[in-house]
Amino acid sequence: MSATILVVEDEPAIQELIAFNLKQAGHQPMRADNAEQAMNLVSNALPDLILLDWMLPGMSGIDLARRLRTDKRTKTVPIIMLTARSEEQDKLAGLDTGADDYITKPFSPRELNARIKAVLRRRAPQMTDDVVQIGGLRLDPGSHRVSGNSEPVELGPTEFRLLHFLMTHPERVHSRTQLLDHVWGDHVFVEERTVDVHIRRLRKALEPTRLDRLIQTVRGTGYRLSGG
Amino acid sequence: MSATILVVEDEPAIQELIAFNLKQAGHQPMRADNAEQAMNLVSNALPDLILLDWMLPGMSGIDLARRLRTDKRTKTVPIIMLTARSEEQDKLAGLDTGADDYITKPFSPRELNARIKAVLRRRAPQMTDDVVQIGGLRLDPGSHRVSGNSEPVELGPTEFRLLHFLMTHPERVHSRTQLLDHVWGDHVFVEERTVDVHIRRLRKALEPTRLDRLIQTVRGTGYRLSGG
DNA sequence: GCGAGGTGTCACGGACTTGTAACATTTGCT
DNA sequence: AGCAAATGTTACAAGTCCGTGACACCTCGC
Repeated sequence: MSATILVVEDEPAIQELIAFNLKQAGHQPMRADNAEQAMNLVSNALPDLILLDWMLPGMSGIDLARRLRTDKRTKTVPIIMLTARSEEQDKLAGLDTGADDYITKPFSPRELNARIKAVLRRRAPQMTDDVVQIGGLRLDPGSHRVSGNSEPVELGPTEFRLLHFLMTHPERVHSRTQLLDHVWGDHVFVEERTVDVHIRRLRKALEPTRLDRLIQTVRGTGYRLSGG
Repeated sequence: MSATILVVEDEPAIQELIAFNLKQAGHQPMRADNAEQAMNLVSNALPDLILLDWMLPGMSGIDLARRLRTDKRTKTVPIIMLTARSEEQDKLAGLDTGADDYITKPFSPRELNARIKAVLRRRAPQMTDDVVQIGGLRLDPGSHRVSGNSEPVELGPTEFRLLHFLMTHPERVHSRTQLLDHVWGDHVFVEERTVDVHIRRLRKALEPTRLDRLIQTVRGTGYRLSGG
């Protein structure tokens, strides 16, 4: 799993430390000293996750988090808050910001990595670059390749994302709405039945390998990918 | 677990915040700024749970809770009260209104989600997606699969919901009316005898596994699922 | 601008579900 | 045993859901 992670932290020493640790863990850190800088960076390129210091000069981390959560484009980016021990009370005092997790400074790199991993997996397991394999199907997010029973399978972008999501959440029924949320993105206005069409295209692409049977319809509920 | 949850809160910021967190947790929030609005919404469609602010302009949350608890149609809807710290004294009084739980503001989303989950588990176990197992029968809401003695069982949507409800409320007789309310949903008008037909279909589907005997008729009263 | 591939929407038809009525059977009571 | 009420069972028409092909639009790269 490799992700680009934005570190928003005004203390240079701590920023450096975190960035170093992130690099060690295989991630790609971006840095910002304050909220304004962070906003600029984010407007250029969405990171996969944001580490956000609670106390910042100028606009506070709390405010920044709120703003990120308001903007449609950034509202789904996972946020981990960094708080000092003395600020711990504020977790409760301050209104909740919608952060995905909190870490109390000082923290160990081990803890940081663990939480990052947990948040990434919770928020977007299909974001990781892990190769997924289920019942003869194999999808490699890194090389963007899919194969069924060792035969290559050609997929369009949407079918790829759809299959990726299903494979990272197998043995579970997903309603059309859920699929739209996770594969198409939050709050995209698309007809629910469009999902059917893409399921159809995915099945068609898998037909030559007979693996289309893995994608099952649960009438009245949605679709499920099952390894059996 | 996905539930529709009514948020009754006059402070727009807090309402927005809660609604956002609920959505993140996979629920479907409905919103009301005051008690009257809440009553209207409820009369149209029963939510699975109500988050109710203690202090509201006009009719207070306490009064609203009492009224909801008086009406037969709404008396079983779980209620969680939101109270400010200064109102902590009133907690006991709050329990008197029939609230299932209370949360002191400000609170973390984690805590809110935990309490919601706990209340739903207690009051409406069929809303959760926990696997249910009784006497050889096994139902998995997540993957939408049922098996009896390890053999797969095919069920239609209604039979699935019916079995799910029975399995989450076993060893208890349910009248046809109760089954209609919980399985079909309120505001649905259907002949009571329709329940018989679906019970029949359910039994038929379970016959191959000999587990149809778990569904017992209580003459003059209704049906019961018993672990054997 | 122009073709190629990708995407969203629609409409049609078939398959499955569902509520109801009608008939059969069981149960409890006198 | 005989009766009425309750429940079991079946058939069916209407409705709903889903698979599928067609098509228009969009966006690229040439």
